[in-house]
Amino acid sequence: MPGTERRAWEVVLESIEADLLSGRLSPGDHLPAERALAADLGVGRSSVREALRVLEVLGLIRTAAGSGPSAGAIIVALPGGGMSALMRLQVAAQGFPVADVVKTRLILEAAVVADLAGASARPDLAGSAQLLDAMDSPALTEAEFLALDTQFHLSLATASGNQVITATMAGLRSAIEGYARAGALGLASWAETSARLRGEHRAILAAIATAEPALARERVVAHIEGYYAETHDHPLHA
Amino acid sequence: MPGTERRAWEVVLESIEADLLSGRLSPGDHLPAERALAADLGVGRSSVREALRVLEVLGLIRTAAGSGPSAGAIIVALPGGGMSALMRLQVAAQGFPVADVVKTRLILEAAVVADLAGASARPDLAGSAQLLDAMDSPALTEAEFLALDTQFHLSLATASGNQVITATMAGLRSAIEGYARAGALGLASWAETSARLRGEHRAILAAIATAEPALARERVVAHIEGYYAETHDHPLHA
DNA sequence: GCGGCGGGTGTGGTCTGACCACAGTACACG
DNA sequence: CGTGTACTGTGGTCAGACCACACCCGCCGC
Repeated sequence: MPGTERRAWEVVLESIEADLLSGRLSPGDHLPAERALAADLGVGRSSVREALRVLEVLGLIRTAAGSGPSAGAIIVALPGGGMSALMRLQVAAQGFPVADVVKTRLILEAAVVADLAGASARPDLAGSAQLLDAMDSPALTEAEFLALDTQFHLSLATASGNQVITATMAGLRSAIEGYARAGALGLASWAETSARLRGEHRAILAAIATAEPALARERVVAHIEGYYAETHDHPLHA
Repeated sequence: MPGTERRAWEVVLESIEADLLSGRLSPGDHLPAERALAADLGVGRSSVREALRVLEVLGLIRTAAGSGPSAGAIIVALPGGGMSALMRLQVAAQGFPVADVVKTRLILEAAVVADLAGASARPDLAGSAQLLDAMDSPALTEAEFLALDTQFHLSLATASGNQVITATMAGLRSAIEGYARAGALGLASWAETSARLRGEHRAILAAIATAEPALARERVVAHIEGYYAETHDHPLHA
């Protein structure tokens, strides 16, 4: 049977995936100890560790040394970290062009705000509004402002309640974090630009609050495309 | 300095990421041998292997034993596999609800077809059309049909030229592959459903070919929402 | 001189065993 | 009854060994 030759760590990974799919493992559960897992599966401990390392980076488990209920490898399923690592490294390795990352973010965020504005129930945007208040402080450095900016955009995704979009947006954002920082340094006037960004943020939130999906979408598109054009000196779309 | 306590494998990962960002490593390049890397960074070989395993699953490198130019760890930056693994496992671990995966796919694919239909240059859809021809064969099993279906939808993303969307769509698709298979088994009439799917695929491609973005988007939404409703017995949107 | 073949060499893949730091736990001692 | 200490089991790491593999080079036979 060709293709059966799996490497030892793949066997471990598949075993754990099968346990997840079958319900033998659920979020909050402990994985068996590394040594026990190795013995059960008939592989070496180092192979088990390679599989666990993958699961950890992917955000599926959290490991802790020591003893007691909080020690060991625990299923957590927090996708944000894994998505960020994946996208950050893919951008670094030139597998993901920055323009594609921005375009994807544009599509998702436009859909998110349109969805929020069009929702039958008014979404809870208190957290987003608080972030905007914090961004009004004149004492903020550029880095602090950008960090709050990231949190604001992410809070919109969170408000949509879509786990996949939230994680993906987090990944996209962290992938281009370095470029956003570098771009901010080359701006003619940071004070001017940041003031404009503040206003655009408020306008986006306002369009959501007044339930105007098309307007919210339009403002998000202008917001992201505008900032991209300003920091890259060439348009986003070919 | 708190937070400096990095685990050995993280040191390796950060070192490689830094090399990528600085341009010391580029796609196609070979990484140093595991033993050399371990010696350079002052860590054990097992720690190096854990980091390389992560990079491999994330789709950044390809490893091969033996000797010669094709052996060793090579930077490849193929995001599809990593995205698939991440999303598949997150769904398995219940971090990603299936409905969120489908919603995200809907958003991205709708944007893709609208973009293709609205592009100034007619996109190349020969590959997509060929897949539809192949799907017309009456000898196909359900699994074979679904496999071609996956390829068709993925070919649309590929035609858009956006690497991030292509990889994300591949991941989303593989994450719900199991559910699509299970859903197909519960259908009242597979022959009837597959015939409808064939027609909808043709209609989507036609709307792109005639440059009607709104129509293409509408048809994609109906296509995906329809199949979801048929296989899940409840609507996609709350 | 030429061609093939066989070992040399370096690669990843795996296992074993050992040690460490850590945290909770149980037990002995005051 | 309280307290503290040794014990136990966890992940984290390293060192060393062996294997299979694939290339490459040089030897040997023709």
